Amino acid sequence: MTALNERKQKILRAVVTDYIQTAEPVGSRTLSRHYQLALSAATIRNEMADLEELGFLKQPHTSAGRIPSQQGYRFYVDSLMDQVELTPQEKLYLEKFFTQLQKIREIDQIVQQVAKALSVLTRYTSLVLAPQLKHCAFAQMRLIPIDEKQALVVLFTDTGYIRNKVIEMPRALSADELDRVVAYLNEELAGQTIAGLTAARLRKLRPDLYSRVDILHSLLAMLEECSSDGETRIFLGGTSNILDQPEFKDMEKVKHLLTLFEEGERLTFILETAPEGITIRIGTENLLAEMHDCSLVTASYHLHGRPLGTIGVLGPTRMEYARVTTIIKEMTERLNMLISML
Amino acid sequence: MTALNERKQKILRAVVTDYIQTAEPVGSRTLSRHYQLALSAATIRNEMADLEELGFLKQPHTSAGRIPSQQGYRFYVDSLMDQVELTPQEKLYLEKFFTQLQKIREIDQIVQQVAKALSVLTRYTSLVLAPQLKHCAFAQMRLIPIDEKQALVVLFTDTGYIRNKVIEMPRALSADELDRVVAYLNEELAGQTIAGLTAARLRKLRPDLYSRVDILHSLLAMLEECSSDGETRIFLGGTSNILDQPEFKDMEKVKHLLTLFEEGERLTFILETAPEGITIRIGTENLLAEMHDCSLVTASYHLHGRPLGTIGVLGPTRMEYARVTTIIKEMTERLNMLISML
DNA sequence: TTTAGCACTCTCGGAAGGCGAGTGCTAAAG
DNA sequence: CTTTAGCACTCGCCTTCCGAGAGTGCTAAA
Repeated sequence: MTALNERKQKILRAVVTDYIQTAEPVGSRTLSRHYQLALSAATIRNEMADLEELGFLKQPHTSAGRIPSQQGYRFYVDSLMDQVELTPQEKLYLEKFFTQLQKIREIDQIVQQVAKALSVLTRYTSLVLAPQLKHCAFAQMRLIPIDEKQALVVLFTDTGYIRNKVIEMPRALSADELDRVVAYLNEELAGQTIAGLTAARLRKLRPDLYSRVDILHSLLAMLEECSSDGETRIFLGGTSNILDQPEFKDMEKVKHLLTLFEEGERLTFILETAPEGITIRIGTENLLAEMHDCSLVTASYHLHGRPLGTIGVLGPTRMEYARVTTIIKEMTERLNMLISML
Repeated sequence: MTALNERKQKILRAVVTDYIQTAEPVGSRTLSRHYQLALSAATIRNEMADLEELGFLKQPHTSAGRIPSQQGYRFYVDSLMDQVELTPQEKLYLEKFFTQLQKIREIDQIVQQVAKALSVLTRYTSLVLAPQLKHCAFAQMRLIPIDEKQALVVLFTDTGYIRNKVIEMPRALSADELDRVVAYLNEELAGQTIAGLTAARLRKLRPDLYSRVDILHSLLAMLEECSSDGETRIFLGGTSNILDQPEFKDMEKVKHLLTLFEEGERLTFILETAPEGITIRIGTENLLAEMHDCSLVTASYHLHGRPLGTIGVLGPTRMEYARVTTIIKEMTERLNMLISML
């Protein structure tokens, strides 16, 4: 595409950097003074006019400074952004945080804490998708009779998730019978992903277990329920942080975002559709209209090389991309480590 | 205390009613026109001056209309407020809502849905405290060995709560031994509230179970952990609704509230300390400074006559108390019913 | 005791005008 | 040909300044 000569790139980088810090349109004067460009304001003005024509910058109104356009941010993120290091304070915070976290065994709680830490560190809003049951693989189930009519099914996944449901038992069954049914299912289903546990199962299982088909039905229904579980598996942190951003002094925008924050499914969708690894979505690159002047940085976390979920940071398009990226990278790395230790 | 004559009461009621609707200071003119007081503006003016002196009304500034003071709201709520009925739409909504809800078995999910419905109906923010483990009574526990070193403990409460935790087993124990320990604990602890399961236990149990004291330790530690479980057992609904209130056009206030909303423990505290039955806390009657210009209407919901948790609605002091109270009453009633059917 | 009339107060909204930051253009310098 | 200095111009923002409108308190009459 359009190749920017080195000088234009330097100027663009300076504009983006400055605007990210100040949130104010940046003028040629400011650039020539505060950045080592060795150019006069006039020259910079000309270059900026070019950059605007090329679509990397824009003016809020005539005779104001320039601010980066979406395309400008994109170029910055792709080509101009330097890597930053964690500050000593951030390192310290992370260190302490993960030390604390080791005590917690439940993945959902861990992930919730991660959301919080992420928002504290970045000072933006964080979104964290907990591991989804349906993407995990079936490991085994156990059945605990409660009384004549009900039993508790405990489901274990390969990722260490444990989930229980009460099911109704259509009729009293002996412990032996139950054990056999469960053992059979455990054998048949081991390794299958939860999402795959649907109608396809029924066909296979009927033939040789006719007498127990009713209890099987209950169990399969329960599994299917798990596979389509609409539970909110998303955690937010620092939602109030968006109010610190000058771009959200407009109540309407805030309202739209806050409303979005209450819609678990749509948020989940956003994080689910993020590809593996680190992704940065800027402005209208986000699918949801409410996020059209936001940017979202996401990364997936893994167990045994398989993606479990996603963590993300949401801020204005004028986001400190470099800093956020570094923090997210570090966070996923440590989270992966933590999870792999069970 | 100060007895208000009937006329003053009528006027106060009119002021509160009008201000609740319009959010604008109400003047003598408006009152004489829109309310059947059969009094001239001048007379009303005099009475309003009295009411102000008595502390029930206040003026935002000289020569503006009057608005209710906190004391004014308090008097209104205690003595002046008429009962309102649910609108047909509200009834319909509730009907549908609870029909849907019957399908859900897990109390936490139910309660989360209630929070949502409550915010939709009231158009304020809702807070709902889920049943707290520690207030429930121990019913029984089951232990499922996972491998040599770990076992899953499943805890049942009398309220139908089911909670599981993985514990480390200090050494391999035979199934028989485990069964006996668990059976023993089940007998000893049945009916005790989870909150009571602390150090007091240890004394009783040591003597006759010396050989298994290590596994006992693990189990007791696990129970104790449950009793002090800091998990977020609170659900919010309609947080973005506060932005619709003109009193929250000030970003600072909103920010304080949103930040508070992220602090589960403090919110939990607020709801925990609410007495049984319906309570209305106005302005500074709320313990948290962030809520000093909010009002909170709460009610507790029950199972078998025992309070399980609390539901609440948070809005500006200029809240539609009558409407909210009716909705909350109806909601708790139906929720009680739903829960009692398991 | 109630009411009409009146002068007074205070907020809010819009208009006017000055300030400052920044631009684009032109012409000179390198 | 590129860079730079100078300059006129534009435009948003802030302050100030009314005028309108709503509402009050007081006084005097019904």
